[in-house]
Amino acid sequence: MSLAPDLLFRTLADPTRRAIFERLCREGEQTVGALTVRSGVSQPAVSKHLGALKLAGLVRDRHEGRQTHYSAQPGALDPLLDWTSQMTGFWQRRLDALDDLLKRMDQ
Amino acid sequence: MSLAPDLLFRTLADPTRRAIFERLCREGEQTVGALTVRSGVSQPAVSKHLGALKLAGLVRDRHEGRQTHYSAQPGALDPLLDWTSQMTGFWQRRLDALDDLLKRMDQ
DNA sequence: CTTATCCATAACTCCACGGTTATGAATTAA
DNA sequence: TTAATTCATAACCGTGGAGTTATGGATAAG
Repeated sequence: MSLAPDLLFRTLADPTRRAIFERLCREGEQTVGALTVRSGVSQPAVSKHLGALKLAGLVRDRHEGRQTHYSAQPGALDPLLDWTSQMTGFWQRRLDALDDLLKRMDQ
Repeated sequence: MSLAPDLLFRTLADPTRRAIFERLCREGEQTVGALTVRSGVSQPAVSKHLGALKLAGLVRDRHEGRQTHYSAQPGALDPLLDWTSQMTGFWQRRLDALDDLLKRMDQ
């Protein structure tokens, strides 16, 4: 099994952290200060969440003077898509097999 | 925002639980006893994971005598697909807008 | 009827982690 | 140079939750 989905699921499981990632996807690049406003948590908390998101490859950071700009990296979501379609794929394949079996028994 | 992704992410964040769900997708319906074997954890732990998966709508249970059969319900993954494509969608739309802007400035 | 099997629940322990405040490094403004 | 701003890190706390063992209810087997 691949390790990528694990880190992604763990990272996106926290609502606050996922909300930060959503904001970056919707509104584009943001500084830490901008993200802290209306995040509901303190600035250090936001910094830690951004660190976790970066570790999972979900965001990139760009330093400019004393502020750090973060932006979403939605390509990192690909393993999530892969995993999901694999799961539904397995299920579908089994369903098809059952369907096939029933047809054989029917005739 | 919808609440569905939150429960799904939280439920699938645990590796043991996700492995159980994966087995159900790959191999189809299983009893608790069968799932406990090679799960690496005790039977009560497996039961609790199955309860969490059921709460998230990811599995169904079927009682037959003294054993309970569980099966995957992959349709429950749909909100996950929706969320993911929304995120990449937002990002893509912003990229398109930027592209558009650049074209205007270019001419 | 008695015993064994299957599963769920209860009660408990432990720790990963999300939150906080405090602080300092780096940069900008006065 | 001094003061203010921005962010990251350290240190700490509290809690949710994943694991365990113990137990009991329900069903099947002897």
